[in-house]
Amino acid sequence: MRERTTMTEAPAAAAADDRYDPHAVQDRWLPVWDRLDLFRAGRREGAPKKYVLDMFPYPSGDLHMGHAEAFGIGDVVARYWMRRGFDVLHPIGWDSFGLPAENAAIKRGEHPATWTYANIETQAESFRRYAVSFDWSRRLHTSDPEYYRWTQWLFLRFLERGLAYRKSSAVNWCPVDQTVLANEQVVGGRCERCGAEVTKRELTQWYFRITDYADRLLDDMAQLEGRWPDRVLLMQKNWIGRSTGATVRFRVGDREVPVFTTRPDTLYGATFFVVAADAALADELCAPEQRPAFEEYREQVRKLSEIERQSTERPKTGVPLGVTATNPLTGEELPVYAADYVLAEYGTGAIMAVPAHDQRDLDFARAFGLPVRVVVDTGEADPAETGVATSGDGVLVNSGPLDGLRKDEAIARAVAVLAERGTGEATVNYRLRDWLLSRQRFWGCPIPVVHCPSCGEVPVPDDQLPVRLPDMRGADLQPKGQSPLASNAEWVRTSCPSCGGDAERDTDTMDTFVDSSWYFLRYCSPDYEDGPFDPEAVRQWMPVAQYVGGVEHAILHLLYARFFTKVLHDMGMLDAVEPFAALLNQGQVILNGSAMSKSTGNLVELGKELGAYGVDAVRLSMVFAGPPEDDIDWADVSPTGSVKYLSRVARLAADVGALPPSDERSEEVDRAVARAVDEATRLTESHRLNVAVARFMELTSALRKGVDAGAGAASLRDGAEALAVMLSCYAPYTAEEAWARLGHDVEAGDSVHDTAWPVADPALLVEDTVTCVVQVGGKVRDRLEVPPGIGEDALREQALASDAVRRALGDREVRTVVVRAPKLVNVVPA
RNA sequence: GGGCGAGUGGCGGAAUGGCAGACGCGCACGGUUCAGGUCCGUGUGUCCGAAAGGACGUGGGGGUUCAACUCCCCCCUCGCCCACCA
Repeated sequence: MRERTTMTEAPAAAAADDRYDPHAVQDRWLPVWDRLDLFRAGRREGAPKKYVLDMFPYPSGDLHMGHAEAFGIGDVVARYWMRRGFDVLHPIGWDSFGLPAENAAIKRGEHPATWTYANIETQAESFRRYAVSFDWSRRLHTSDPEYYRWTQWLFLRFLERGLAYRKSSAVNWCPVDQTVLANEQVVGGRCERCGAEVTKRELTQWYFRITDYADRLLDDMAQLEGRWPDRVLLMQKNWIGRSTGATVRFRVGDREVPVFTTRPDTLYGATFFVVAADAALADELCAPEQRPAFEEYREQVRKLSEIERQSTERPKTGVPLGVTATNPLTGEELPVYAADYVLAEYGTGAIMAVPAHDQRDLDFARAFGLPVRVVVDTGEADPAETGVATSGDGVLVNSGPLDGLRKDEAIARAVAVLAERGTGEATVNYRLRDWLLSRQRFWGCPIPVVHCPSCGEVPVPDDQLPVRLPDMRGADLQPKGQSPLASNAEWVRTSCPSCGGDAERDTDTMDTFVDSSWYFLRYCSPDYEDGPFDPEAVRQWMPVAQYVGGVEHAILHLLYARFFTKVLHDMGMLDAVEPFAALLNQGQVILNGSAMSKSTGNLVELGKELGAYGVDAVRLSMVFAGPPEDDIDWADVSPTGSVKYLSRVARLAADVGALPPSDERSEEVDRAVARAVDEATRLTESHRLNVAVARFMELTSALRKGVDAGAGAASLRDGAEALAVMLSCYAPYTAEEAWARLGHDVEAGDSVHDTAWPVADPALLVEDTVTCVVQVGGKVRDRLEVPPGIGEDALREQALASDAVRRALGDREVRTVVVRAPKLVNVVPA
C-alpha cells in the first residue's frame, strides 16, 4: 500500500504531459521491463563479460534502508557496465539458513522454512519494485536441498583432502543460542549475534583446516591491493596475524616442552617460564606438593568470564608449579609458573618469560619478585626500575656468545645455535585458528557423515546426497545443548555406508558461513546437476569483477570465501585464485547519529519512504548524499529535493520531445553535453557517484536554459538523450519516462535500458579560451581569458600589464613570476 | 594499550599541490498562484564597508613550497578495528 503525501493523481500514460507522478511512472514501466527481459546474463552474445555481485541478503523481514543503499549502489555499477556494452551477470539469491528463522519457528510452532520462504517472497517483491537489474532466472536459496546438496558435496571433498576434521577442544559456547561459535563470531567476549557472554566448553567439533592456507591468504592479498579497501586488507592481515620467530625446546624433568618466541635473541634474559593455567600441559607438569594450590588457581581461572579475563587492567596472577625448566642455551634452571596471561590456544601454550623486554612478563615478575635481566641495551632506563619493558633495537649484553650483536643478527645467531644443538628452529605462528564449522542447531546444512561403531566416521556417498533435514517444527527445535536433530531418533538411525551395520547420523549442522563461501560460484550455473557448478560457466564469469557489500563482512565471509576459492583451485575445479577482484564497501544508513533499530524506535521504514517519494527519489537521495563508502544520516537527506530534480528531468524531456524536428545545433549546448558525459563517465566508473549526480544536475540546468533560450533543437535532443541514458543507471524509472517523452517507443523494445552509454566528442572538450588566474604573492587578483595555447612569455606580459596586478603590487618590486600556462600566473613581490 | 582513518559554510558534501565551498538542502527576497504547496528568478563562508573594495578563512600549532584543504612533524577531537597472540 503506498502513501501519497504530496503527490496528486496524474494520468498513467503521459508522454507529452509535463506532470510527473513517480508512482504512475513506476506502474507504467515495471511491467514493460518484465516483458522485455532486459537483464538476463548472456543476452549480449559475444560481448565481454563482467560479473557484478551484491552480498546476498538474509531473509529477515522486508528490505530496509541498508538494503536500499547497498543494492542501489550495486545496481548503478551493474547498469553502467550494461550500458557500456558488457554482458553482465548480476544475480540475486538468499542466505536462507540461520538462527533467526529457527527462533521464529519455535515461537510460532512452525517449520523454519515457513518464515524463511515467506520473507524471501516479500524481499523479492520489494527488489522488483526497487528496480534492481537482477537476472532473476538465476535466483538461489542456500536452504534449498538443490543447493545444500552441493554444500555437503563440497564438505566431503574437504574431508577427503584432510581439510575437514573433528577434534576435541575448549570451544566458545553461547549459553543463549545454545551452540558453539567460531573464533570470528566472538566479539569482545560476547556472542556476535545475541550479545550473551561466551563461555568455554570442552567439545568434539568439526573444523576446516583454514590455517593450512594462512600464508596464501596473506600473500595473495598483494593482488587485491588498490582494488579492495585498504582497511579490509589490513583487518584480514591482522586477523591472520603471521609472526615469524623460533620454537625453543626447554627441558622440564624428563620431558621436552617447546615454546614459541619472536625474540630468540633474548634467551639469556629468560628468568622464568609460564604455562597457560587451563592447558593440559600445566596439569601434567605440576609437582605433587603444588597440586592443591594449582588446582585452586585453575578453578579461579575457569570461573572468570572471557570479558574479565581479557581485561588488560587486571593484575597478573599465577601459581608456581614446583618444577624448573632448563634453558637449552644457558643450562639455567628457570622456575615454572601456571598463569592465565598465557593463552592455551596460541603457540604451544607455554612461554619463556623475558621480563626486561616484554611488558607482560615484567608485570608478572614484579608481582612475584622475580629477577629482571637486561640483555638488549637499547639506551633506555632499566626496566626493573621503571616498570617499562624495552623492546626496541640495540646491542646484546649479558648473553655470552651473542654479546655485541645487534637484535637482527642475534636472532639469526640464536636460531642457528638452537638448530645446531637440535633444541629449536625457526618457525612461523599465526593468530588465525582453524574454522570451527559445526553448530548445534537445526536450520542449517546437515553434516553428511555417519558414525559407525565399527568403521568410525564414514562419509555419506555422493549418490546419497543430499542428507535432507527432517520435518521438525516448533517446540521440537528448542535448544537443549545439543542439536535438535539428535532428538529425532528416526532421522539419526541409519546404516553404515561402509559395513551396512547400525549407525548414527552426525547431528550437527554447518555454520551458515559455509553456505555463503561458494554461492557466487553457483550463480554461474544455478541449475547444474553434475556438480556444484559448471566449470565452463565458472571459467567464463569468475572472478567477480565488482563485489559490493558491507564492511561487517571484512573478516568472516570474505576470508572464508577466499579460503574456499583457493581449495577449489587446488582441486582443479577453478582457475581463479581470488574470488573477488574488486570490493566496494558501502556505508551504513543511520538516523540522527546512531544506527537504526526497531527496539529503540530510531527507525525509518523503506516502504514508507518509497511510498512518499517514489523509488527513484530514494535511490538518487542515497547516492547523492555522499561518497558510497561513507555512512548516510537519513536525517540529513532530502528526498523532496530528489523528487523535484527528477520532475525537472521529466519536464525537460517533454519539452525537448515536443520541439519540431530540426538539424540546428548550438555549440554551447554541445560543449556542455560533452563535458558532462566525459566527467560523468569517469566519475561513475570510479564510483564517485555523488559527484556524477551533481554533473547530471548541471547538465539538466544547461539544457533547461538552452530550451528556454531557443537553442538548436538537434543539440538539445542529443543532450536530453545522453542525460536519460546516463541517468538510467541511477534513476531507472524516470530515465525511461524521459526516454519515452523524447519519442522512443519503449513498449516496442526501444528502452533506455538497452541503449549504449554516450561518448563525448573529444573535439568539443577542447576549449576556445581558458580562464587564467593571476595571483600576486599567492592571492588571486585578476582573471584573464586567454587562448589555451598561449606562450609563457605572452602570458607573463599580459599578467604584468593587468591593472589589478599593478594595484596589488603598489610600489614593491617584482622578484619572480611563476607561469603555468595557460591556467596560472603568480607574481611574487620582493 | 596498539593499529588505521577522518576533521572544510547553518547542514550533506566538492576541490588531492595551482580560483576553497562545485552540486544540493536550508534560509532570505522577488515573480507566478484566490491561497498553500509546486514552479521560475536572485542572493547566501565570516568580518569591515552604502558600494567599490579589502581583511580573514578548510580542528590547533609548526614546517616544506612562488603556491598547502591537499605533502611532512607535533598536539587535540571523533570514528572504526584489534585487544595479554609471546
